[in-house]
Amino acid sequence: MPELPEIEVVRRSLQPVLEGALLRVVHVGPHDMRARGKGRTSAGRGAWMGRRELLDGARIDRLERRGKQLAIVAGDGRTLVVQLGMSGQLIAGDCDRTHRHVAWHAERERSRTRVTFRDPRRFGGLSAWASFEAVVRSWDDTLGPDALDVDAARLRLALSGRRSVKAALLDQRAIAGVGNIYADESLHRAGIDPRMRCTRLREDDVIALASAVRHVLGGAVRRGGSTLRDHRAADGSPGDAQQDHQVYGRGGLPCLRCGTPIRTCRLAGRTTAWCPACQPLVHRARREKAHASRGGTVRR
DNA sequence: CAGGTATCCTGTCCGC
DNA sequence: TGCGGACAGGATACCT
Repeated sequence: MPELPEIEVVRRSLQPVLEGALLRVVHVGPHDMRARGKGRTSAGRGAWMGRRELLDGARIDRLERRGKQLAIVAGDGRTLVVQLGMSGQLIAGDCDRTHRHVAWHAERERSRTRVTFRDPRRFGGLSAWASFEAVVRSWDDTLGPDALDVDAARLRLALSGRRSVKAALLDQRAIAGVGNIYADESLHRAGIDPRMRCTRLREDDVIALASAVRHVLGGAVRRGGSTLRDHRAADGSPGDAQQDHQVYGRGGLPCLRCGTPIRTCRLAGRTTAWCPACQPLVHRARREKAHASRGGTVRR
């Protein structure tokens, strides 16, 4: 489900429910969540993640986010980091028994709201930390700058190596928060072919791409995220950022800008869509030169 | 090093 | 209507 905009929408919609509330763990499901790698912990019966790690009895101070990671920070420092993976949801309310993994009561002065972590595919996960500072250290080690405030200078550092620009955008260590949808959308807006090697990107490409990433992600947050299937704000309301999509999911259809059929291929293991006319593989300057030497005939 | 592939899962959709 | 296969917003380990 989620890339940065969807996580941010969940964070904002959950804030009024969780901030200042006292959490009580009221349900732990039978399944372990994915628990690979160092420092990861797991919920589920028989798992090594206890109620204390799940913030039982904690007074919630705030919700933080970096890239696609969401942190629930308690007043005593305990922090639960939530990764939604492909199909994870945080819901203000209950959900079907089959995909419910953890449920809390968020108790406020006069109200009590149920909060549920649901994840059909179980690619998501939870990890427990003793302090938010420890989480930040971990994020600093494993994540690049948050994509919402990436600038050209930091993007230039992220777009290193001989790999394709799309592969670099998907690499969370380079920039945090861009996934398959918004990588393609950002590249379309910036007019860059996703297969372009990072080393061949020029300064004006990087400036255009940094601006496109911020614009596309920021716009998607304002639209409530892309609801293709699962994504919902905590209160259950869907987003409509999918209505802004120019290339994602539009393979074979005419480009909304120029009418050229959108092409697709497999890149960095993901389905990739782009407009071959709006996103030339040859750099703009070289293309214009070639164009001039041919006496003005635009050819592919 | 970069890219491909397999893997973890369930749900959905499409063609036969 | 049923069934197999492909595919899905993510991340990672392993191989080439």
